[in-house]
Amino acid sequence: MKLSTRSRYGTRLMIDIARYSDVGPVRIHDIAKRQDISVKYLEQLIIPLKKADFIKSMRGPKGGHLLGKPKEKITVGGIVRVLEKDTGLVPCVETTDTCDRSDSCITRNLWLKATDAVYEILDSVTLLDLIQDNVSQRNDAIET
Amino acid sequence: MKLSTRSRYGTRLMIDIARYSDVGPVRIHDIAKRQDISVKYLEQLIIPLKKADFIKSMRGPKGGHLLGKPKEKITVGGIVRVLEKDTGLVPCVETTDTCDRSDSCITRNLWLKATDAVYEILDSVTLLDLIQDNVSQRNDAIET
DNA sequence: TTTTTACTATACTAATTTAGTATAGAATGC
DNA sequence: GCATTCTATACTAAATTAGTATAGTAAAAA
Repeated sequence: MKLSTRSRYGTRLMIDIARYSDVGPVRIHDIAKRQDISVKYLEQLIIPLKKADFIKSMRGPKGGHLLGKPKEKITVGGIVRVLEKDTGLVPCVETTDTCDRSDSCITRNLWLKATDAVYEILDSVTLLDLIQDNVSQRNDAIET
Repeated sequence: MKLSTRSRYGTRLMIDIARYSDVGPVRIHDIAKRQDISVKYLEQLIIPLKKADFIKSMRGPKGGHLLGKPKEKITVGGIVRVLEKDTGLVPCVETTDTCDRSDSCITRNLWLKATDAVYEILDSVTLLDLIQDNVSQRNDAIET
């Protein structure tokens, strides 16, 4: 039940922009070097993140990428939902038409709950939390 | 972040045995027909489930498969952990040596919490719960 | 003790998915 | 107008998943 590298690299990409965009647009080239991810692969991740308004880009010299909204409004759950192909633990979380057996229906509710539990955690953490490194505090708060 | 068919078919396999083994060993052939999964694929899933003592088998005529322990002692979380290759959402949940970047470390704690949340749900549901179809009740109890 | 039934073990293969690359193009600012 | 930087589309190789084939081994019943 692994997350794809898209979600993991994408989160690092967003953290990098959040960190370095205060002084101006961040170039893909620099992100690639810092995060050790190929420029081409990053470009591929940026497209859907722009469509979701998580990133704003500027072309030309001095161009680069900025956050599309404030750090505290972008959650990891949001990033994962944009980049992950299968956002649920099972296909029938998204579409009901894959499930035509009664036995699957017994377990469907369970897979759904487990999927929800993941996003309950991921939606509670913003880019601001991550760059301030106060994730553990927030998660402790959730558990109680 | 999809679960493999191993986990999903495996859960259905276990439910099937739990349901039909009261009168005696359940034959793979019959499970395959009821669950619409190939005999050969089921055989492959049974091997690790036997090693984990979730299944007990008897050869020869009148042979077949039984539960290795009581219905209420076998959880979906247990089944998934046995059958899933990647039991965590990210590689660095299981082994720490994949993570050599500081940025991954920032997020690692988060992926870990999300993984835990999944198993908190899955470990709380037993085969008995599933065949009695009282999953929703139990999960409601967890949420409060 | 032979036959039949049913599980066991290993190896292989095809399809899909993932991760990553290449090529060509379009906009912007100096 | 030219260097810079992002944008778009298409392609490819590696890994994984899902499933199949072949050749056994054990055990119970007749």
